[in-house]
This record gives sequence, C-alpha cells and structure tokens, in this order.
Amino acid sequence: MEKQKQLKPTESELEILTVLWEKGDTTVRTVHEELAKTKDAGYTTTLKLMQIMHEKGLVTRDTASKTHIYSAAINKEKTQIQIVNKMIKNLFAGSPTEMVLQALGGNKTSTEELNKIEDLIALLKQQKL
Amino acid sequence: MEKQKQLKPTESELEILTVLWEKGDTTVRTVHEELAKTKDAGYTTTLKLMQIMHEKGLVTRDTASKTHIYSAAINKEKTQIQIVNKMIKNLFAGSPTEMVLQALGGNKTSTEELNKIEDLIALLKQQKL
DNA sequence: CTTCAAATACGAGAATAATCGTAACATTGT
DNA sequence: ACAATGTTACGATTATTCTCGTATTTGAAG
Repeated sequence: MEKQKQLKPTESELEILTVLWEKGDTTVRTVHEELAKTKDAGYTTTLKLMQIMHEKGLVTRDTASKTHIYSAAINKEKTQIQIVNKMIKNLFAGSPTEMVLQALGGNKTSTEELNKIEDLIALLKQQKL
Repeated sequence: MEKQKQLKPTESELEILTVLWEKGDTTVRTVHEELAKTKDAGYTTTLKLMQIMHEKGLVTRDTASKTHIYSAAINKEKTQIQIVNKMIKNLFAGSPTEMVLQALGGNKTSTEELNKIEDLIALLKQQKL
C-alpha cells in the first residue's frame, strides 16, 4: 500500500480536480468548457495546466486515443480535509465551529441542506455516547 | 458608507491578518514571533510583507513612534466568508453541506460545539419561515 | 493519399508571491 | 557625543503560478 504523497494543488489545479471528481474521467475539452462557465482562460491554458498536473502526479491520463482521457490521481476527501483543516488553522484560529458558522451564515443554505447537516450532527453525537 | 474593496490576501498575508485579528493592533516583532511558532521566515520577510500589505491597504499603521503599530484594515468576518465561499465553490462544487460534513467529520468536534451549530441551524430554519 | 479540423506539445513570457541582505535611521544609556 | 541595539526602508533576486502563441501530430472524411 503506497502512501499518498501530499502534493498541494494550486488554486487552478483545484478547480480542475473538482471537475474531474465531479464528472469522472474526461477530456481536456470537457474540463475546459466546465471551467469556462465561471472563468475565462484559453483552451491551451487549461491543457497546459493539466499537462503540468500530470508531471506532478496530480492526474493520470490514458493516451491510447488521440484525445487523452484524464483522471484525478489524488483522493477527493483527503484533499478536501487537508485544505479545510489548513483553512481552519490559518483563518479561524483552529476552531472548526467558527468556520461552520461562517459557512452557513454567509450562504443561503436551503432547508434541505440544513436538514442534512442536522442529520450528520445527530449521528456524530450518537457516536460520542 | 464606503464599500470595502475586495482585496484578496495571499496565504502569508492571511496568517498575518489572523494574528492582528487575534491579538489586536501590534508590532511587526509581535506578529513575527507569533508566526515563528509554526513557521520559519526571517524577521525582515515579515516586515516586508506587512509593508506590502500597507501599500495594498490590507493594514493601517501608526508611525508616531519608532516602532510602528499595525492594525488590520479589512473586516474579519467578511474576509472569512469570502474565502470560505470561494472554497465551497472551488473545492466542494458549491455545496456548503459537503464542506461542513468534511469539517466536522475530519475534526474531533465536541458535543458542546455540535450543540452550538444545531442552535444556529434552528435559527436559520426559523428565518426561512 | 490529401485535406482539414481538432488535439497535443512545448517554449517562453507575464504576473504574483516570498525571501532576505544591507543600509539608513531612531532611541537609549553611558 | 558615541556606541549599542533594534527598527524601518528598500532593492533585488528567486520561486511559483498562470497564460498563451505557435508548431506539430493525429485521425477521419472525401
């Protein structure tokens, strides 16, 4: 069992990884069009970034056909936790609760989502007993 | 009422701002020693960063005496929300729930803290009615 | 086989961040 | 007045990230 090397993706790399995690293995074109919804950068910029990510080992790719298929090479949850924890430490003086308060207060969270969180909290409390 | 210009602090700047928010107005020396607990960088590096932050308007300073006193010039809560929202968008595909889940799951959150969050959720749900 | 469109490869520059050495300046104590 | 100590000022360099133009390659259609 190989330990996941803790590579730290940059801002842009994170956006790309998020698309890969969401949509599954896919092409540069697809990733780029997804990013283009909220950002503007040239296609070759996205391509280059993904090539660099490949060099770094952040993604793998299947080059069997002309259009390469990329896959995220690092674990989604681990990466999320790593970054969230860093933010809690750097920006919220170590208090996860503070961050949650800001996250929910600052967003218009739907009742449905709030219910989900309540369920999670109930579960966590259960586990403490 | 002047709208706060949305300056985006860098990683290092954020660490400095966090110290200023925690400890209140203080000197470069104090900030640097606080950072030195978890990081190693030269004193002049911290100084330079804070000078740059002053140019950018991220901090203000009182230069009346030899040793300048720095203050955060941007609002703590606004900055936190801004960054958390960006992270939710970039890393959690827009779902605050997902982030809260990772934040609470990845950390050992006390029952007391969980209760606080429950109270907040109850309040938020109330507001939706 | 040739043409054409779309994809990749790659170099190189622009922009941003972080680092630190050295000089100049202020304050205090002798 | 002078030295010692601690502070700010600031240039300059390095490192990293992001961007994009252009060349090359690939595969499919005619």
